[in-house]
Amino acid sequence: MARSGGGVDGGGGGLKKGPWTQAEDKLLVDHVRRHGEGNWNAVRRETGLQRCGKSCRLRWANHLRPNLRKGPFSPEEERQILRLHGLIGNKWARISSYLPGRTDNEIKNYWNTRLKRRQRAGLPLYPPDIEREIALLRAQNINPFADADGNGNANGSLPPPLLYDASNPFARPPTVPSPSGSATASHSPLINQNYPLLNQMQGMQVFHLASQQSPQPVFHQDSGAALGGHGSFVYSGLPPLPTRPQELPSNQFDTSSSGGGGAGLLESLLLGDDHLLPRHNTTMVKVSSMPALTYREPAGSRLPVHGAGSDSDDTSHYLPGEDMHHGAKWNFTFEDVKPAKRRTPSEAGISDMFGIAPGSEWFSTCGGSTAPSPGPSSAVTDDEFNLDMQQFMSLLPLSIDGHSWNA
DNA sequence: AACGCTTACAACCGCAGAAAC
DNA sequence: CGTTTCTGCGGTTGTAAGCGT
Repeated sequence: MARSGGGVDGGGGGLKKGPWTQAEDKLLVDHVRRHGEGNWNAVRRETGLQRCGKSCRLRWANHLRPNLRKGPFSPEEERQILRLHGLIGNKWARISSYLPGRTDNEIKNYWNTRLKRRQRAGLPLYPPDIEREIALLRAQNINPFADADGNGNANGSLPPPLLYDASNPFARPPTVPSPSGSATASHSPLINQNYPLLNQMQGMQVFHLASQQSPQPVFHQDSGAALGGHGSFVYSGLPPLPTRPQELPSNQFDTSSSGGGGAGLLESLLLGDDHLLPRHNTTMVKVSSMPALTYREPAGSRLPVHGAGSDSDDTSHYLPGEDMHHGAKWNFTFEDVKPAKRRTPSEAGISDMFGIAPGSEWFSTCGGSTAPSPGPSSAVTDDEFNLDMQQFMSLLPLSIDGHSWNA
């Protein structure tokens, strides 16, 4: 909301701060219609919008771009967040790339609120079954198949396992030699502050790793279906943890529903019953300009009001138009940009999901919307990360053994 | 109704890396 | 090759709204 009352910033060269008005949104959307994403600093020059490029980008990414999914997180999404956060920590952009239509900011806010609440209550951050999942995967990531170079695959066609990635919260502890050039120094308490689950698991001897004994199967049997329906526990493979992605290009758009070439086995693995997990397509194509925005005013022609400082000025419509660049059509609407402030608590759904008794307050707030996203978010990662992460996510169970875990 | 607390959310900031010059 | 600009990310903050008392 408004941070400074929406006034003109004195120190920013006349740049405005605070909540965006409808007129500003319109200017920005119109600019993106014409020129596509990127070059955000040009927005100010070309539209007269008194906002810095950074602010424009943020506004677009978090509120104006198409296919944003607003509203409460579905139970599936919340579970995804938990899993992904347990795996990669506060990598909101990465996490959001696996929650189509969700922004990193949204997820970050969700997590921080939840974190604050649980910390205040002295509760652990993750449900135990999520912890077990992560523990198992982490244990598996001590890769018995790793070669001398520490790579989990011999052919070298795949990226090195994240086991040695500095960003990997589940990387091998420092006692295990890591390959040259890796950032073993990252295994520091400081780093682990970002990975609360990892901290919880420190010193946790979950599996008898030395003997490579298969761990207690904590995965639901159904998880095997994600591996092409073989219906067995997942423990033999080493699910590739995400590699560090490259910087995420801002102007990438999902242009097809296919996974793109090169997915091969991974794609086939993903074609199991894991359809419940919203995914991005693995092929993202950078475009130089945006498809046409087809602007629809919501019923009642009420544009969202962002904060108290919102104007009630220009509410003119964008007419549906042809893309001057690509001839594509692009539905665009302001509706649902502003969700209900309060989410209706729906602990039943999430409790079922985790097998947690109602009242265990894992999710104090969660909406009931499980409707599929209208489309992929523009937030993407590189293909490798996508593929690896999708494969990994596909290995995770969609259902968890019921148990009582009262927080 | 008023008040205080909590939650959800928008938006800003600083930093870092990539790209452009 | 150094500098500047652009972009993206994660952290943080301010505020409106919901809720309980």
